[in-house]
Amino acid sequence: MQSDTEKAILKAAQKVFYKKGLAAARMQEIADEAKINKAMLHYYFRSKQQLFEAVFLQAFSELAPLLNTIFNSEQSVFHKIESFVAGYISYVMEHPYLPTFIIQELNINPQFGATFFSERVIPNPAAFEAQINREVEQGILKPIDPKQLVLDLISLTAFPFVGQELMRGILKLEPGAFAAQMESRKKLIPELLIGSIKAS
Amino acid sequence: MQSDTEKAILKAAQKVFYKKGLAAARMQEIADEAKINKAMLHYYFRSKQQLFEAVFLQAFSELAPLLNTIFNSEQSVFHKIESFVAGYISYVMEHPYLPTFIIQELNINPQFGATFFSERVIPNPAAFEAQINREVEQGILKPIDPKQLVLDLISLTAFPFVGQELMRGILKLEPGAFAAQMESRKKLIPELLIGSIKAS
DNA sequence: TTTTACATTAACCATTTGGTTAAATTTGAT
DNA sequence: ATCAAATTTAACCAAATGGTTAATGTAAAA
Repeated sequence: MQSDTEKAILKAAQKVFYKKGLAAARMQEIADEAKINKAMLHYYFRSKQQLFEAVFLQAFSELAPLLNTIFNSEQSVFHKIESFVAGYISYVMEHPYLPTFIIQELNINPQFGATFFSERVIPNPAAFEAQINREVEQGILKPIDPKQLVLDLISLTAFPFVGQELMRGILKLEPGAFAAQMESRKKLIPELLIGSIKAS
Repeated sequence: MQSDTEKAILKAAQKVFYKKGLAAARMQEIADEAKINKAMLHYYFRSKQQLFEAVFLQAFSELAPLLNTIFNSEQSVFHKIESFVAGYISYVMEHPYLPTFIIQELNINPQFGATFFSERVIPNPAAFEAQINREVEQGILKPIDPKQLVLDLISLTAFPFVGQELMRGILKLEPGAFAAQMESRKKLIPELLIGSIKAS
């Protein structure tokens, strides 16, 4: 069971790490945000690195259920695409720093990422790939590479958030207009993908 | 004209900033990488921030021509899609840290990004949007939102690199297999996009 | 050859940063 | 109420970090 202090620390650490990343985050800022003494951070989590890993693990735990919309459910492929896109966009609009944080820290420290993926149970694409192959044989889908479909799906859905600052700069979109575009994508992305893989 | 030392500094700074980002990069490491005294960094660039901005500007200058494949050229929309995808993937496979670096730093410091975009001439989507509308009227394209097409195009092409560590972890791809998938995408992405916007 | 401007170095500095410690306070069991 | 364990605080510390300075070297102009 977690004490209130521990929860407050995690919440504060999450806020600071999400916004600034591991390297730029300051223990003092996290302590201030949690309204506690800096020594408490070390009392509960020993080091900055361990506090960071707790936050990262929690962030990944929030992402996993979204991915499991694709990988662990009994829906048809078409339905999976629709519910993943809508679910992901809705969730991330409420938690805009989440995917960026995960991708960012994995990039800066690939070694940490490798250890992380090897030591934990993460969403497994095997069942989804089998499902694709099955639906191809059933004549529902054109013959496609399942991994490429997953890449397309996550790219179209996640990238606009991760690259938001760049895309807003290039497309000259205000934050409100950007949100509206993302709302439209809940329909556009499934149309695009389903149209391209549906057997004719 | 740039002195050799200045060039060596920029090259070293690029290497370190690309890999670690602004916050985690160390001036001493850049100096070592450039095989010069740390004081020289300040002699030529005054501060870490200014050195970083020089590197960022240079990085953006490398990205801009790729974007101009879409925004500033006389090709048809279909041709633009094909040449952007192929050009971007080829270039980024040789410079894997480039897009990640830009997106990362824009996210961590949106204020810097806002200033950057407002003060410089960046690729302008207006002409491309006009072209789309023209080809829609000519009956070449279905009616589409040009901004959504740009989002699709850049998402499908750039995200796999930016999210490489995450996607390799999820899809269980070794670096070699990942590169092969990206090579395939030079054909798959244009097929997907052109198929979805071509007037039937 | 002297001078002048630029380039380079080594040593140094103030501040920040993650982390520790020892004492004080609170909590809960006996 | 007493005692022991867990929690919290304030003060402190060593190392690292970005940045400065003063002296030295160097090349070309005068």
